[in-house]
Parts: sequence; C-alpha cells; structure tokens
Amino acid sequence: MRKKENFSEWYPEVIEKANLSDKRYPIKGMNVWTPYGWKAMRLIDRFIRREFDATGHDEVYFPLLIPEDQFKKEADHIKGFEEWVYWVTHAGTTELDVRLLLRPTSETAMYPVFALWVRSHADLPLKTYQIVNVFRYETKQTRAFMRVREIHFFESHTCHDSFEDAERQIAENIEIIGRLGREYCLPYILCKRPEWDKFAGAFYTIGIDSLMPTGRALQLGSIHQYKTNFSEAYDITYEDENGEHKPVHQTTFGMAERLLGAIIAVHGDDKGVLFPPRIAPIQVVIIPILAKGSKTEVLDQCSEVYHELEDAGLRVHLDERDLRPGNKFYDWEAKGVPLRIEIGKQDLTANVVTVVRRDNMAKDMVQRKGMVSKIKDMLKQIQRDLRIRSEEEMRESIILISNLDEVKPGVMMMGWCGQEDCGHEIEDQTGLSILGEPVGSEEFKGKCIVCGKDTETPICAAKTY
RNA sequence: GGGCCUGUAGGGUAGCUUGGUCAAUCCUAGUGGCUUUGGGAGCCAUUGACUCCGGUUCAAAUCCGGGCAGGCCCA
Repeated sequence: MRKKENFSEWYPEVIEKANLSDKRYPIKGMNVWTPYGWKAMRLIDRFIRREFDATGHDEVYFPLLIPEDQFKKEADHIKGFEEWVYWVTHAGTTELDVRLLLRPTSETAMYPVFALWVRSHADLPLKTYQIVNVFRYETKQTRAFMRVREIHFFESHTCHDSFEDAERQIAENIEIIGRLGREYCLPYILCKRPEWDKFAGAFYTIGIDSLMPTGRALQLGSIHQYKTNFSEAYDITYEDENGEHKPVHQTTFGMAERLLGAIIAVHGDDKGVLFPPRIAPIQVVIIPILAKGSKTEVLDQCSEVYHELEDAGLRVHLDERDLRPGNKFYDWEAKGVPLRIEIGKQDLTANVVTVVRRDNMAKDMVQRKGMVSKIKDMLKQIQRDLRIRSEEEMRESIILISNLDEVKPGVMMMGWCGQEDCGHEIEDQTGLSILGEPVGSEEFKGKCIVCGKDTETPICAAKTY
C-alpha cells in the first residue's frame, strides 16, 4: 500500500482493509456503511450536532420526497440539479399525476414549510439543520465517501430579517468550521467561488476545500448566501415592526461524508487508515501477550486496564481473538486505532503497560499507576501532532505564482482581474479549477495572470476531485 | 460531453495475442484440525470463480455481436 506513489489504488484499498465501507452493493456509488465506518461517521456527526446545537440551531427532519411542482419554483436551482435527480414516477402500477423526486438537497422540501413557519420578525432568525441522505445521479467515477450517489448529508438552513443578519450567520458558520477542522484534524481553505461555479440559486458561495496527497483539492462543504433568491420564489415573508411584509434572507451550510474520506486520505499512511483520536471509533486497543503459565494474570490485568479506561470515558477495545499478537498489530494499524496497549508477563513484573502510538510507532512503558491520565495525554498529543502536521502540509502546498507555467500540484494562488474570460483562460490553459478568492486573506497587490491588468484580487486554483 | 480499456472464488490476480494440454494459477480472506516458551503475519488440509444473452467452431475463460457492470484518459 503505497500512498504517495499511487493514491487512487491506495485509497480504496485502505478503506477495504479497515472495513469502513462495503463497495460490493450492486449500484454504482451506493456503498454499504459497515459498523466500523458508521461509528466513525457518527462521531463526525456528533461534533456537527454539538456545534450547531450550541449556536442555536434546531435539528429537524424533512421528507425524502419532493413533489415536482414544488421543486420547480426557483429557476436557477432546477437548472443546476435537473440532470442529477432521481424520479419516483409510479406508485405500484399506477403512474403518479405529480412525479416525486428524491431530494438532491432540501431547499425545495423545506422552503414551502418555512413559508408557513415564518410569519413575523419575532420568528426570526430561524435556524435549523438536518442530517439526512440525499440522492444525486453522479455519472462520473464514484469513490467511497468522496463521490457517491446516496450522500450522507448535513445541511443547515437559516432565515433572517436582513442581509446583514444573514451575513452574521455566515460569519458564525466560518467560526463553526474552524472548530470542526480542529476536531477532525482537517486543514482547509475558504474561497468565494467564481460566479460560474456558485451553488444553483445562491447569491454567493464559499467553498471549503481541503487538499489531498495528490495535490488535488477536495471540497468538504460549502456555505451559501441566498439573499432573497429562494424566499421570493417560495414566498417566505415576515411582517416587520412597521407591518410591512418582506422576504427573508437565507443561508445554508452543507457538508457530507467527504469529511471522513478526507480524514482517511490526509492522515492514512502505508500501514492503513489513521484516525485522529477525537473521531477514532476505537481510541485504544488492548492486546494481551499470552505465554504459558501467565495467561490468567495477563488476561485479568487486561480486563482491569480495559475497565479503567472505559470508566474514564475512552473508547477502548480488548482484543481477545485467538490470533498471534503480530497479526493483531497489523489489523489494528490498518484500522487506524491511534493507541495500542500491549500487556504481557514482563509488563506485569515491571508494573507497567507497553503503549505504542500508531502515528509514529513510538513505544513507551507507562507506569500502571496513573496510567489513565497518561493515556489521555498521549491521545491529546497525537491529536495535536496530526493537526499540526497536516496544517503544515496544507500551508506548504499553497504557492503564489505569477505565470501559468509555474503550476505545480497543490493550490496555486495568483492575481485575477475578475473578468470571466481571463478566469476561463486560466482553467483551460492549466487544467485547474478556480476555487475562488480566499476569504479573509491579507491585502494583495498584483497583476492578472492572464491579461496583466493591476488587481487586488487573488484567487486560488487547483486540480479538483 | 469525447475517446480508450476491462469484467476469472469474499478481495486481489495469472491464463486470453496463437481456441484443445484449464479438472483454471498464485496471494489473501473463509472453514476444519494441529501447534504455541504467542513481544510484528505458525503448520497442514479444505471450501470457493471464467459478468449475462446470443453467435462461430468438433471444441470457447480465450474469437465475434449485443446487454449489464466497472475502470482510465482528455475536455
């Protein structure tokens, strides 16, 4: 398994070895969530729920099916999605009068209901989110967690009484992704997408892009300012203090299981997957090293250690399978468990446990007394090390260029005059996609890399997945 | 969107050019047993496959046509 040499073989291979997904389901782009993969995803979701709950969002769950007429109210939105939609046309043998579609995203499911929920300024802001499956008929090559047809999707939808309040929501979303990035050890950049690449129906779109080991960008999610584009189509209005009826301003924030795909891609190595401790389904695995004559004592000790760690709130597993220890080592390394504890006769004698870090294979003898807090510290240290290392990798791969010949793998930053023609020229000439203008970037003075006109707008561009 | 390629056990593969020697190779996983002085993958046995439909032929994994599924490259 050589990650650096051949990522496109390495990636599906480590997923299979770690048993995170079963791709044998006979529909392209629809894979089975295995118990281990689903645990990881739920841990990822848990942080999302925590963040959005803490910022005053309410979790909701809207229906999967959307009537055709309801879908077709916002023209740009339909245009953006019509090639991607799965249709339900029959009920049993009867053809439906109004066809139903599987949500490719939930704007058109939610907004007619939002129109009922929002009546006065006192109902605003309305802040909701849901974690559901959405369906998109993907024609390109699919890949577990990265490009699928049934997407495990997070989406927040908010309504506000003004553009400014919606902008505040977007600022809050940017803070949220900042905190999530730390939990997931996932570095990213935020870019305001160019006009031709914004979300169907949006006023503007901010893409959240991470970088894969191949130097290609992977979009982890996106934040959208809708202004009143949808509320006018769906008649979501409120009565202000003066009795006037106005359309609400809306935002959304979307993310998916790509987060998991990115974590696998960024942190995995030639041994397999490597989970950051905060989202590792198993944080510590205990492997008994048995020898004749000491079997019972060793197992007793393992069980004691197991319970101590579990009581301390850690996700811990005791591997009692009848296999050689080495065999188990390989297995749990492939599954990405960040810490391994080995307990054998020697450890009992010395009153220690042997602890090995998955990320750097460093081996430590940890005193049995005070073990729990030491293990916790080690997990924190791994979390920090993974985060810092990946952030450095990301930073180093962002390169400022002033000529299109200088393009390398990674994120290229350059000046752009803002003309669409020049933008397309960049994309056509280099094969890169423009990610957009970095959000909150420092002052920039330079020249458009195509036409040479002075500009204060830098843009990022990269090959993408 | 355009082009090229490929479908062989649960996963990964050899064989296909030149049809017969294929009762189909190897690795891995599975099962059963044995072993163990178990600190980095013990030993033996064993289960298990030619994508589907049609055609050519004495004979098809191998050649031809089509369906379905999948992959790669370019835009």
